[in-house]
Amino acid sequence: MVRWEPGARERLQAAALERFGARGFDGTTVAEIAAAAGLTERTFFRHFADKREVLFAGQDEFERLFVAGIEEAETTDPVAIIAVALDGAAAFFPDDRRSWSRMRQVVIDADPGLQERELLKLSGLATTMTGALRRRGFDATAAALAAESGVAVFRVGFATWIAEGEDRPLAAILRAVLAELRSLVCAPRT
Amino acid sequence: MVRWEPGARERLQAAALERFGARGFDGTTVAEIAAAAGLTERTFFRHFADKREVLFAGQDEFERLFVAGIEEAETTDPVAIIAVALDGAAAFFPDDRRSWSRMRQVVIDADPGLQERELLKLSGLATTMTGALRRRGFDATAAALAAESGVAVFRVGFATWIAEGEDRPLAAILRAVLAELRSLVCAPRT
DNA sequence: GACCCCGATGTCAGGAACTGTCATCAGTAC
DNA sequence: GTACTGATGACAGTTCCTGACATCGGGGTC
Repeated sequence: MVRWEPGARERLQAAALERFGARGFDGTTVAEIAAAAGLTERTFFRHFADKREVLFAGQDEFERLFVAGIEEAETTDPVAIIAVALDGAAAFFPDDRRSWSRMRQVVIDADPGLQERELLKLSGLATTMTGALRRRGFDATAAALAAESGVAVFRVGFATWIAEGEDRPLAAILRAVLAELRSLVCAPRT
Repeated sequence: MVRWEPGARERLQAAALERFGARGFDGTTVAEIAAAAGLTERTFFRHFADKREVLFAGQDEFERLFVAGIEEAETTDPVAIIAVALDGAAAFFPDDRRSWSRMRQVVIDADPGLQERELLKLSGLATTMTGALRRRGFDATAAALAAESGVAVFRVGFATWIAEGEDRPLAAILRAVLAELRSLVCAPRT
């Protein structure tokens, strides 16, 4: 006989996404989410630092994929290193998660507070990537620029992946966006 | 005979920055700020949408400088357009504001909530720039990439400007960072 | 000059997000 | 069997933020 059902955290996440989708982020109280998961408000805040964070768990692993790509890339060309990192990160979003990612993104795009949190996560990712690049010998400015550019490519590519039908996998889109960045920056058009 | 002292908004901003610097963002209540400005908490929220916003007023003009640069640039090379926009934006931060900017940045860097807000503002800037670039004929992806890259250059350059002594003006730093981005992306290093 | 509206502020009540603290009690270790 | 642990509940309290209504100097209208 268990005293509590296991998986409280997962239940909270599922209940939160469902409610946010139905009534919006602002229209949902933490107490409602907790009740839907059979828990109390206080317990929600033991699992998530604040109301927004319930949508952003598991970002650590995502960061690790980027860093692993940077560390294992067998080249010293920054663009090539970023390409490997993006390839690794794309593995985090297989095609069968596209629909789920879309739902989540709709919720985020509807609320400035959630957008702020997403941006903070991506900024943290850029900082982590900067550190990894510096360990590979880049100076501070170059590392920061490469990291920020990589994140920018990911942002643009991810938005495209979300918006598209079922055409291309994320990895292919990211490669195309990175190529477009290169041609944009390097091929002057008069 | 005036019923209230004028400049309520400015008094609130000054009081807020002073208190945030002294006791931190979290350690300062809105009621304290308002009292220091001779006003009530309710009036604070009539001037600023939330507690953080008091540090981020006047961003509209900043955005306008970027957009004006994009619109008036007499070239179709995206990097050159971004360069003009960055030149315009640098005018917003003359050297005698460096010390003030530094104080403000210390406060922001000490609080994740304020960092979120700053990132949201920069993201809005990127969106605005993307629109201006699209009006100049770039397709959606190219415009977004150029805008994001421009903002990334600004971020890196601004941080350098804040961190440096009194060496170079912001405009010079931004030009150097943009050049470094170009060489980073375009000059493959084996 | 009497009248009236406007706009910035004050006052008050209240909801929702968080936090600190202590109690509860199944499972586990010994 | 006793003590400890760890997830949860209960509850009070602070702060952020909002809605509703009152106040009253200034400026316009007649």
